[in-house]
Amino acid sequence: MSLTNAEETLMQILWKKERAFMKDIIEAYPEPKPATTTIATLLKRMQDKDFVDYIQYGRSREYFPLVAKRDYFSKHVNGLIKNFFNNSATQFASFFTEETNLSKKELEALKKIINDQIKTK
Amino acid sequence: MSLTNAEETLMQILWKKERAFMKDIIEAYPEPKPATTTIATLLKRMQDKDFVDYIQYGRSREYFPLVAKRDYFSKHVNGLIKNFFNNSATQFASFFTEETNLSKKELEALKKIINDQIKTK
DNA sequence: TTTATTACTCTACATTTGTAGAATTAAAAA
DNA sequence: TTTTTAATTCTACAAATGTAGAGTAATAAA
Repeated sequence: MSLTNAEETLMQILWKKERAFMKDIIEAYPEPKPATTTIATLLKRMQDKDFVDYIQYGRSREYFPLVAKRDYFSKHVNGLIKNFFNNSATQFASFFTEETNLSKKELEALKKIINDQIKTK
Repeated sequence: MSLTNAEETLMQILWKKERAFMKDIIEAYPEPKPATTTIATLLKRMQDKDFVDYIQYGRSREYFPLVAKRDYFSKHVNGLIKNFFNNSATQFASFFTEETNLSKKELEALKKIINDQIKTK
């Protein structure tokens, strides 16, 4: 199962903080801050989905992500590739470089990355 | 506004077919096929969102997408980049090449694309 | 022309999602 | 120790989403 928008927003906070108590989470939200019960509900749902767990410290909990951002994201991208480019990563890559308007500098950097990748094959 | 999952699935069909009558759409679905009223509802919602329009031919309609797959997808990717890589396309690209397990051949192809891109800058 | 078929609109309804109040509890502050 | 505050759970509820039946109209087939 996957995260809803509200859950994903919360997840971003957890990924950034690595672990956080309720108050840290609320603090991380911009105004208007959500009610703490709202966050509690989301956290519970995310626990049910096995995206989050916590350690009990005294009376409150330190929450942390069970899923690495990288992995979560990877599934995302692969889904996109599957859906929009009938599974061709190259097609996607080509689209990507054309579309995202990278600067010359960025393109050079990317080229370097690719070169390194090629060497490992 | 953006498409829901069910709508996006339908949209994929329209993108592929470019335009289609109700029966073509239903046909494109795998078993178990949705009820035609289900599709009608989705189409109407998509019209409200300005994602789809149609031409009336006699008593039925030929539907077509108002939004190019490319554009729709572009927003998607840019959203991902914004959300997961604090807006750094390079960071995303790097992640992408590492994660998607491209073959040497694909990497070479990608490198070529990038080279061409660089030349135009 | 009568009948069957198809597409469309309206309405409905269960589920999921976003959001939060009320009640409870425990810890922290006074 | 009494009071305040913060975190949690329960419950609720409106809006969005997925899905489709009933009714209607128009066309195609008989």
